Amino acid sequence: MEWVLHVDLDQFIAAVEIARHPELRGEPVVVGGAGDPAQRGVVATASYEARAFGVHSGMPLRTAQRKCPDAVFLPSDSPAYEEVSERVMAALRELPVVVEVAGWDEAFLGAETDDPESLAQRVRDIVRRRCGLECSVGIGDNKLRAKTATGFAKPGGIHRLTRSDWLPVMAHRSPDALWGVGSRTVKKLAELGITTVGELAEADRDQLAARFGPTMGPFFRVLAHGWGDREVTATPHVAKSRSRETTFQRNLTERADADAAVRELARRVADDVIAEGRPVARVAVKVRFAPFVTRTRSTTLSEPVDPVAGYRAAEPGRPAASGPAENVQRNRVGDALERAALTVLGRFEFDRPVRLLGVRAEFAESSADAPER
DNA sequence: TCTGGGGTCCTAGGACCC
DNA sequence: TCTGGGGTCCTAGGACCC
Repeated sequence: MEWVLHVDLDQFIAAVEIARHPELRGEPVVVGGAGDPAQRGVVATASYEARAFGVHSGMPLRTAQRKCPDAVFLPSDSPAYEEVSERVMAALRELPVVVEVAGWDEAFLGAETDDPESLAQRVRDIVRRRCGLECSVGIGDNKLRAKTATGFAKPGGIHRLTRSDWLPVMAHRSPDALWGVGSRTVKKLAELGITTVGELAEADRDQLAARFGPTMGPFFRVLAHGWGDREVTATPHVAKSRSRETTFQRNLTERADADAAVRELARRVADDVIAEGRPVARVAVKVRFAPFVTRTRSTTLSEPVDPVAGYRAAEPGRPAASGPAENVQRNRVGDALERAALTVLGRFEFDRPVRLLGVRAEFAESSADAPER
């Protein structure tokens, strides 16, 4: 029989840090930002020891320190996590399964088996043996149920959730137990008198469509039933956009400082775009004003800027070169993104201090994923 | 709770064209 | 001068996830 397994690494980022600093095992460890609770930043991951003090992801580092003054604070080191993540995915691919990467620390596995629990145990064993990490495994008859099951498996366990036990297990829970329903939607649902997954499953389609739109409304009801996609694909994910953003340690008040920051962000995005080797069609700028009001403006380029135009020699997987031609290319893309970003920035009114600036490049739709005509 | 950084998808209004 | 309805593109914002 066809099963979907969802693998989720336990306290992934903290676990990677503990693996390379073994003396931290058993200590409350908090990873995030620059690793300095006196600076602006939030918790990326807290070890279970730190969670016992009420520290959780997304919490400001300052708050985390107040709740757990003895915690060890470490900076977030994404290249290190990416590398470990790739080793985990490689280990999973050794098993007789289709592996769909769903983030740094999670993956869906598609498998034909009569004993999914044994397979899940093999998953846990191989991840521990190859990478020294613990993980939890959810088993389901589709992705939503497998993903939800993982929540019941944590930490370090295995749990199965299927059509037959979905409603008994889920019906009494708040709708934000569903993957794709957050606090905003919970509030709006409550206004309609819907406060549980069970009530959402029985809700009127038209009423949901009227409140949430023709796609999202009915989709929430489908979620509540645990219905969903069961297709697991190994096709690599193709990014639709690349962005860079910074929260300043101290809010900017000078327009010239904002210009300089946006220039730098645009250059960094340009480097990412060159590495991607695909044409950019739109450029967006994000501004977060004090206290926390976020605005985005964007522009469609008169013509997409293509990093590989005139560089037909570029082959997929070819290491980045650094000769004169590459510098010309770097400048050309960087200049174009910088110009567009500054123009967009110029459309904002700067009447309040700025705490964050961001630049995003959106890739042109490739012919492969353009809608059928 | 003075709230990071990197993404994705959906909605809705206005412009513009036929 | 006023009146349609439909389709598509552009832009801004909302919501959610890891």
